[in-house]
Amino acid sequence: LAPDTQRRLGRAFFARKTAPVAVELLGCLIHVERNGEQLSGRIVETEAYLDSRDLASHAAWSRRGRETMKQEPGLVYMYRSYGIHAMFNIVAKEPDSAGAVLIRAFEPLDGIETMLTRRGVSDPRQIASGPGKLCQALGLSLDDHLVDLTTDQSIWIEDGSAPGTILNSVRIGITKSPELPLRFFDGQSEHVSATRRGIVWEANETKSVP
DNA sequence: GCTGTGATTTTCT
DNA sequence: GAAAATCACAGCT
Repeated sequence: LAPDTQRRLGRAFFARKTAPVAVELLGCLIHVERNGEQLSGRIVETEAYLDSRDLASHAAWSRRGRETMKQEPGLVYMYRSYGIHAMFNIVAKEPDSAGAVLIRAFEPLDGIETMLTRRGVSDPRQIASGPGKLCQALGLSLDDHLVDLTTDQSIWIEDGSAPGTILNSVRIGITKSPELPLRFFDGQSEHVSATRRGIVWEANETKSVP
């Protein structure tokens, strides 16, 4: 009905190093409320994209990405992937730096029927186990580019309890800087994105974060 | 269960 | 003109 001002994540949460923000977003709740529909989910998978030294980051090779990822922490960075899928990212970085967190998967909570219909599936694990699926389920599009998650009335993030087991691995679907372990996910969740061709799934307990 | 392929469009060189 | 932070489905085993 409205953002919970006590639990809503504010500017300070996102104004830190990108990787710790990606880790701490695990377990938090993403809310989208539009057209009287209430949609929410518990974030279970994220990836960090750093400044121009991270060659997989749009900050390194895309003008639009670089300019967006230098903006105010907490703003939304949307882009289209492979000509088809929308991707939902949150600007997260220290001052005078660049960075964003890609939200890759969530466990559906509110609005499951609506999201199943939008996705054209019957298994809840198919609702948001991947960044493109997630945007389709929530109805997010490039029109949401630059929305401020700390003030917007239709999209926001609320604090939640951290998963019992947090694992990390290399990031999925990239070719440059592939060795960095900047993907983080809930080791207990059924809702993380599935393994597919050629992807190395060396999962390690996250002890320290770059 | 796994692997290969095509879809489709924005952005940059 | 190519590449891209993906997905679904066909066809095989």
